[in-house]
Amino acid sequence: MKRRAPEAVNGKQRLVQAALHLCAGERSFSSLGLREIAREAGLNPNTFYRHFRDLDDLGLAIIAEITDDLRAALREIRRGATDATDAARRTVDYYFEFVRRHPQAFVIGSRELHGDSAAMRRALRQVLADQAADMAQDIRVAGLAPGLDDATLADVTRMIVYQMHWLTLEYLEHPKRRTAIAEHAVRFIVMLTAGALALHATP
Amino acid sequence: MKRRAPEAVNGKQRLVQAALHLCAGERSFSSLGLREIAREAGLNPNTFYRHFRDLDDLGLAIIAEITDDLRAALREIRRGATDATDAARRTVDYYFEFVRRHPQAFVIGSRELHGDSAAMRRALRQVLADQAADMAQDIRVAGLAPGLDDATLADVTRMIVYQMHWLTLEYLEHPKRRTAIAEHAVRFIVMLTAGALALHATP
DNA sequence: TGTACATCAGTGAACGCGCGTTCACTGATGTAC
DNA sequence: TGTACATCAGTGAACGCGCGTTCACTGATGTAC
Repeated sequence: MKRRAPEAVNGKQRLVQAALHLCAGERSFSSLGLREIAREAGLNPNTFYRHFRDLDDLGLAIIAEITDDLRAALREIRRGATDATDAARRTVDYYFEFVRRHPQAFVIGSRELHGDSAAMRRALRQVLADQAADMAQDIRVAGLAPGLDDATLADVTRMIVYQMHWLTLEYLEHPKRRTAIAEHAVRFIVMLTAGALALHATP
Repeated sequence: MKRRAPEAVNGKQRLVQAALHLCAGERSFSSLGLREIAREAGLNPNTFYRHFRDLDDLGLAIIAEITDDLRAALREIRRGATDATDAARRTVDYYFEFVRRHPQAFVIGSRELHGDSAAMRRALRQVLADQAADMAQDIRVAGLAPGLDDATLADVTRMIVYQMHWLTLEYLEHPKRRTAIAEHAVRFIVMLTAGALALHATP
């Protein structure tokens, strides 16, 4: 295949897809090999270097491709919420729908958060930190947690984001329990904010 | 060193120590090689096979060595608590002290929870499930969460255990923030139980 | 409209390396008689 | 108390393999004139 056939997609996309596909099962991204990905993509190992500097480069590209979309969409959703429970339910529903649309990317993200690549770890932690900060700001702006001081709010959103990381993996691994997991997520958020308000609200 | 020198520790222990040492930094256990561990232990690669079937076997041994002790100690601690906040504080304090005593084992455990080895993943998830079940039972027996139904209690303890997994990694990675992280953990537990009681308690 | 040239995605062969694993061997310790 | 033997942790050489990376090359597309 030396011709740039019109039906053959971009080699770069094929490498990305191959990596996603290989991680769909139980493999972690950092256990993948360059040759392995190229093989899966039906390309010569060398071709990898035409598109990415190394495996970290590919991993970061996968993360970047998704996070911006998700971030913007979640903010949009939350801005329209009327109360805390409503915001929680709508955010969780939308989030899991997004997860369902990009299962492989999320499974990679969740696993690499504590994985071997320092570059990917750093990038993913930043993603979570951003999500927590967004959430805190949206809650503040929409007045969903009246009387909660900034420090507690930051605490709470961090805890929520951490918990969602776990639930995302469970969600992906147990398709049959998805409804239950989504409900569990909403319950968690509601419980935690209720507890925070009960203990820390200034009247 | 062909003699079984009295000062030379058990080769098995040396291999375990070598693996722990190699994971002390940013490496994950599943990225270690058999030869690498043997090299670190100052042993011939072959000697590995005298003690372990493969790398999973070693990993599971490390997990098993610690979890039983921790589990028993935590139960003991909780049984003596007088109220929920007291139980939370004492459990968290003791837990983090335990983490400080075995930092490498915990860092391995926390990373391999979503790591490459299916065997280690399974074992570690069982550890967390056991911890959550223990906690629920202890809370029930000590009457620390009166009026909370079993399902909600199970939910709450699961969430706590998940959250502690994260906080353990942060605790190990940021020695300077340890006091703050321990307080954060207590706050989390108190908030969550307060929220659960506020929403679900049967009068 | 043609032509010359740069660019760029792809190929295939080759490299040196570290890996997991197997083999046959060694020598110290524990045990039966 | 001695001796023969089994066990067991260790050694060192060798294997085949897949890896990441480099090199020189190809041929299609885009662009300047």
